[in-house]
Amino acid sequence: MHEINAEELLLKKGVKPTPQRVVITQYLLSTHSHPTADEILDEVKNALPVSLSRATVYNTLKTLVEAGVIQEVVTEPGRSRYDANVSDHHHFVDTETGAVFDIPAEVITPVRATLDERFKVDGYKVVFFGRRQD
Amino acid sequence: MHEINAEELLLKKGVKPTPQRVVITQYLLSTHSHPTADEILDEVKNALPVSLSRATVYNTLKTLVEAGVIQEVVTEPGRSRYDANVSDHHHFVDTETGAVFDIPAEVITPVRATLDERFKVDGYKVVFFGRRQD
DNA sequence: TCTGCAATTAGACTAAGTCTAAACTTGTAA
DNA sequence: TTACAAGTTTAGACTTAGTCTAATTGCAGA
Ligand SMILES: [Mn+2]
Ligand SMILES: [Mn+2]
Ligand SMILES: [Zn+2]
Ligand SMILES: [Zn+2]
Repeated sequence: MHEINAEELLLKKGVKPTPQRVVITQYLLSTHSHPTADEILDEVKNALPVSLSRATVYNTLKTLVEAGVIQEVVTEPGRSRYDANVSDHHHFVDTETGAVFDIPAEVITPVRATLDERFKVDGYKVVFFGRRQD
Repeated sequence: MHEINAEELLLKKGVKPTPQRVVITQYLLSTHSHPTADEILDEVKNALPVSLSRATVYNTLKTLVEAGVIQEVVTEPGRSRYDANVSDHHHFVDTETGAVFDIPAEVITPVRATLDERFKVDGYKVVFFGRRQD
């Protein structure tokens, strides 16, 4: 089992690994829950030694997205979620709980679209919705 | 060419056709631009005889979504867009301008997913992203 | 050690959306 | 025709997610 090191990851992506950036990255690497900025602030502030302001959480998330360390995921109106899984994947949203699950690109059929030639498609995202049992 | 009547549509869907609801519905039927609540308020307030408050715009949009007259579309963080096209369709987002275009379900290949049996899928939405030329 | 820039901070601010309590509208019954 | 009830609209207060600002802190290089 290979353990991912947040600090090494930041260095590899060209982001200076400050303590705040490291703990936010560690937290995102440790969970599959697609947390919101507010959930990240609560978790990291309460569990870790470094002080952390709201502005730093938002600054850091923007920096990490721009560097390709994490991605922003929008599954519901009103707030963004963040995801350290930057592999090619899609999402399943439980419509009762709002929980978000990863769906690897390999387990779905590729989407082919016959569009007007003026549409230059760079990519696509699929969001499945339904219930996840248990 | 068949012209859709907002008032008849509301009656058919069981929504009392008040003047405010009618003009909002008319505006949404008249555009393909997937406007935000604020854009709807600006358009309808300036161009139409009836007075209109922000609360009514939000109340009406919620009522129309619940009745199946329109749908809410989330393509970007921070705000919802509204769509009188309730046929089965997906969206293309121009990543430069933010413009949203309809993609009928028939022009894409159906998405088949091989998922853990605990996922009970009710449906899915595809968002394409790229540039739309001209 | 000094210096300068990047990063962090608290809190003011903005924007999208919700809530509340009062006023208005409409239908129905006395 | 008036009275009432239920549903709708309203202005504006409020909440929440996110941004901005100006001051402070941390740190790498000279
Ligand atoms: Mn994951
Ligand atoms: Mn359309
Ligand atoms: Zn994910
Ligand atoms: Zn649409």
